[in-house]
Amino acid sequence: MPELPEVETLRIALAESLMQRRIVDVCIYDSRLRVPIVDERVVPALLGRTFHGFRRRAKYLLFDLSDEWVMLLHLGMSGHLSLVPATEPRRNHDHVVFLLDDNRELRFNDPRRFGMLDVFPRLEESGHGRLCHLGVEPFSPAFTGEHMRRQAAGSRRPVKNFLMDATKVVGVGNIYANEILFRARTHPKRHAGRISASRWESLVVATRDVLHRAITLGGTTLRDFSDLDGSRGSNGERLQVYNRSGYRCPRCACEDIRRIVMVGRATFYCPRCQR
DNA sequence: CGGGCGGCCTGGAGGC
DNA sequence: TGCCTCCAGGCCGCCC
Repeated sequence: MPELPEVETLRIALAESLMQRRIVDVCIYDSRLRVPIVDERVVPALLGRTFHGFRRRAKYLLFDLSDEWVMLLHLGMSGHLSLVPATEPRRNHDHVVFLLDDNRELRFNDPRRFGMLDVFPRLEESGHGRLCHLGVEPFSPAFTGEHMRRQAAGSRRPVKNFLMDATKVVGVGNIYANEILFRARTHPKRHAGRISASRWESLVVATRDVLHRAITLGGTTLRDFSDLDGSRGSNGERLQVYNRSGYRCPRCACEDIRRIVMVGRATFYCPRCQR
């Protein structure tokens, strides 16, 4: 569930609470993730190190540590980060617990185990296997209608799949793809290669608007997502189409939101507004 | 070789 | 009320 706005919400909270904190202990209670945690690499790289910065690339969090080490974390579907007093009882599915020098703990909990956690020296970042194939960031100047039009040239893929393709633009998952297409009045099945330059411009603007608004609202909490302190994001209440099949379209108010399945994923749109 | 799709997972929801 | 099935979906790797 965490897409770009949820990961960015966590990044902001981490930067506000953990800057210059030192890791005094690391406990890996369960290394079974989509990519198993390599304890003997991760623990020595983290022990005693200090947090110097918190970055995000796509849906990955990058923790900059002292001595030019970087910790890479992906929340997968169900990954949670929480910052709690060390006395707080541990929970089921806590995978990694970082004890900090202020007697608090940063905990990574992931019931479905789709997440990943790794470390590497900063020098190796650009060549990192998980990061090197990623497309442009939605808030970078490189994300333009022209960029998307060129990427899509000749493609018959549905535009929704295209928006969710992290080699083209990163950070857009299923929830926000639906919202972006609604905002840009674009049918999810329209062929990417047949979208006009001006519509790509609209889609780029819609992508930035939808993601930016979600970040300012602390992300979308449908069931799982919560911030470092456990608080919920309020963007879920602002969703226009996602999970709203059968409800009236909030724009035209005369058609019901429809639900179809594309590449195995729930897709919501207004048949009147989105052509 | 672009791109569709299965597999990885568990908890919660809904049906009977 | 309890059990079963289905669904949620990011991402990688397989395969057409």
